[in-house]
Order: sequence, then structure tokens, then C-alpha cells
Amino acid sequence: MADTPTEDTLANVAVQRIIDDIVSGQLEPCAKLRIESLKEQYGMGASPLREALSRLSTLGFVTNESHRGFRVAPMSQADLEDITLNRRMVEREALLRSLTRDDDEWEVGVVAAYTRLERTVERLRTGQGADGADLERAHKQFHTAIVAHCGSPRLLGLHDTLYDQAQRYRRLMMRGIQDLDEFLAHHTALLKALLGGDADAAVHALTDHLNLTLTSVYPND
Amino acid sequence: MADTPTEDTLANVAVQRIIDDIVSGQLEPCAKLRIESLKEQYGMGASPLREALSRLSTLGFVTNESHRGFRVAPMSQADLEDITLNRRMVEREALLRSLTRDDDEWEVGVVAAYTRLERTVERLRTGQGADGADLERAHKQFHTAIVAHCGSPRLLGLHDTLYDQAQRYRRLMMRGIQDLDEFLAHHTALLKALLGGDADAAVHALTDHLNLTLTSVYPND
DNA sequence: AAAATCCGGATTTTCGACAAAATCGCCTTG
DNA sequence: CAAGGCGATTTTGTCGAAAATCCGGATTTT
Repeated sequence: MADTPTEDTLANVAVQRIIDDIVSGQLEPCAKLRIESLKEQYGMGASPLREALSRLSTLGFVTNESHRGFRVAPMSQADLEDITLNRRMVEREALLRSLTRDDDEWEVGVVAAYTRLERTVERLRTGQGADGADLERAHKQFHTAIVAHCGSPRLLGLHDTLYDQAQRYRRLMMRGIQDLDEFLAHHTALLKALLGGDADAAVHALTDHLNLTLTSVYPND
Repeated sequence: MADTPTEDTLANVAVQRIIDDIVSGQLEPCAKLRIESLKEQYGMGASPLREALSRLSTLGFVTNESHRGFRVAPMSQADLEDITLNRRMVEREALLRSLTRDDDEWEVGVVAAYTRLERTVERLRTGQGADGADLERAHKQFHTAIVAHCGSPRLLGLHDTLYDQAQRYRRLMMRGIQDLDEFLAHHTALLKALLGGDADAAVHALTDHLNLTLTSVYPND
């Protein structure tokens, strides 16, 4: 899920795998994360696991009251609202910076990522060699491409962790979707607005898109 | 009652102390952080130190290439620019949210923090029982009060770490300041703008204030 | 009965010694 | 001077156990 291709310490591997398991729902919200259990589950010693959990707690995927161990971070409407507000802020800033840099590579990257997303949807619909994980990967790549050229390491890092944190809620939203067309149409519209040359319109389209998970999972108010 | 109430874990204490030592400059940029040395320096074992360094690396105070150990994060103009851009974004968002919540407590808190800052400057000038650390604390409390009531846990966390990361550069700026009056005057103006009721003006004053460290440490361009 | 206290087992946190793997420094060699 | 080898050092991970703390139930007190 989180993008770091090859990290060769066990602790780094553990971070990735635990994020994946939390985001994919295999580790449920508020689930106790006992080192002894994790040792068996991930086949490694206690040290790298503690290190991983410690880092995950500063990233917000895990909670850690002192002497009370680690738990998967809980889910709530308030939390999704907080994630969404932060995502709107981060992606707006990153998008504006990408646009005003008039970096040719940006457009290329966004279009390429969109094409990949389109193709993945197609393969998923025709049932040939693409699963939900592929779709999620392509979706993340698309959103990452939008902010990729903002020039700020911190914005990129924030986007990455916020995207993953939102993924838990996005899964709930996707449950009600057999309508892949609608999913793709939303992103097509977003792409059009991004490439349209009007910064304000692009930002609006993006923030609207981000609100979609929120209003879709918690329709009230 | 217990003699020494250890509410916290050693690892948490280590995080705080190392941040302090990095921010205060006692641990210089790019300095190697060898566990063996730190064990002696902080009087604790390797486990809590590794955990602390690991967390600090995700917070951005420390770098950590795999199998190459930990180092104090380097300083650069690009880094300060990144910090500043992120601070403008975060504090702008937090300020706007605090304002639109029309929370009485917000004004009270901001004014109280300003008063504390004012008094600390006064005591510092008359040389009675206040040192640089006190001023630093009061300054941080003032800026924290501005964003305190935004209602977003993530914004608060971001503000906190970004503030601390900026502190290393602020120290350089302060070197050239014997003029406490100017320092205080800047904050007085900021306070006025914040309380003036004009959101746009308040945001502008705040972002200008944040730019001050940047332009002061790196005057070129 | 309700509240406070106590107690024993379980869990978390920390320690320290050790082993494996990777990196670094230095030296030689071509 | 570049390239490569080879110990020495450092980092990373394992293991077992000690110290501190939490949890839940039983007991005592109000």
C-alpha cells in the first residue's frame, strides 16, 4: 500500500505489512496488537515488531497508551472528517504547486496514471487477470501522480499516509459499488478538470472528489 | 505516594529529550547517532533508544538509511522552505477553522498566551529570572494557542512537529536579534490582526510572520 | 450493596549478551 | 589512480529474563 519498493530491514518490512493488513481490514479497528501474536503471524522477532508498531503509532495507524500496548487505530466519522479535511488541504496545496511549476512531466504522469486506471477497470470488468488490489494500486498511483511534482517532500509524505488512512473508509464505500463505470467516470471528470488549465476548477474538482468518500460512507449531514 | 512517578515509558522520554537536543543545537545537523554513545549519554538501554530514533525518523528529526544507522536531519535552505510552506498551509487552515467556530475560548487563549509572552520578554529584559528557554516556551505557547481550537487532531500534530523543526532555524535568526522590542512588536501586530475580525487579514499577517524566519535566515531571493 | 483495597497472573517495557548481515576503512594490486 | 579484497566496526535481529505496570477478581471496609 504505502510506496516504498525495496526496504531491506525487517522492521521496514513489518511497517509495510502491518499497514497493508490494517488498511485491508485484516486487522480490525481497535484490535489488540500483542507482540507475541505478531511474532508468530509475521515470522520475526519482537524487536523489529516493536520498532514497526512504534513508527506506526506516530503515523497514526496505531494507538499506543503507555504500558497498555498497541491497538489498531479506531475508525469514526470524526476521524474520516479529519482525514478528509487534511487531504483537501494537502492535495490542494500540492496540486497548485504542481500546476504553477508548468512541469511537462506532471501532465504526462497524470495521464499515464489515468490510463493505467482505465485499463485496470477494463480488465476487472472483463474478468481477466485483475483483482481489487490491482484497482487499488492503480487508484493510488493516479492520486499520487496528481501531487507528485509539487516539489515538497513533506507534502508527498503527508499525502501518502493520509491516502492510506482514508483507504480503510474507502473500502466501506466500495462495498456498495458494482458500478465500476461510475467509479471510472468520476475520475475521468477529475482528469478533465485537472488538465483544463483552470486552477480553481481543478482544485474544486479535486476537493469534491475527496469529499466523495466522506459523504458516501456517512451520508448524514 | 510513590517517589518517582514514571507516567511515561523510557522510549517516550528519549523522544522528548532527543528532540530537545536536536532543536537546541546540542546535537548538530548530520551528527551520527550511535546507539552505544546515546546509551551512555541518556543513561538507558538500547531498546528504548532504537524505538525513539525510529519514531524520530518518521517525524523528520532524524534520517535513517537502512543499515547505515541514524543521523540528525540535515539543515538546508530547501528544508526551511519546505517547512515554511507546510507551516503556512497548516496554520492557515487551523486559523480559519478556529475563527469560523466562533469559540470564545479561542480569543481568551490567544490573548492569554500573548500576555505570557509579553511578560516573559519583560522579565528577560530586566534580567529577572527568565532565560531563553522561557522565551522559547512562551513563543511556542502563543503559536500553539492560535491553532489550538481548530478541532483537528492531525492539524495540531502537524503544527507541533513543524514548529519544532522550524526552531532549529529560528535559533539562527535569533542570533542576530538583540532587539527584543522588535520581536515583541511583530507579535503584537500579529495579535491585532488575529483579533481584528477580518479573516483574510489575519491569515495574511500569520503567513507573513511565518515567512519571517525564512527571509531572515536566507535573505537571498 | 457499593466502594475501596489487595493480590496474583498476564502484559508491557527494558535490559544485556550474543549472532548474523551489511557497511566502512584501509590496504594491496593491477 | 581505479578496482577489489579483507578484517574491523556497526547495524540489525534473536533470545531469555528482570522490572514495572496493568487487569480482574476476591476480600475487606464503609
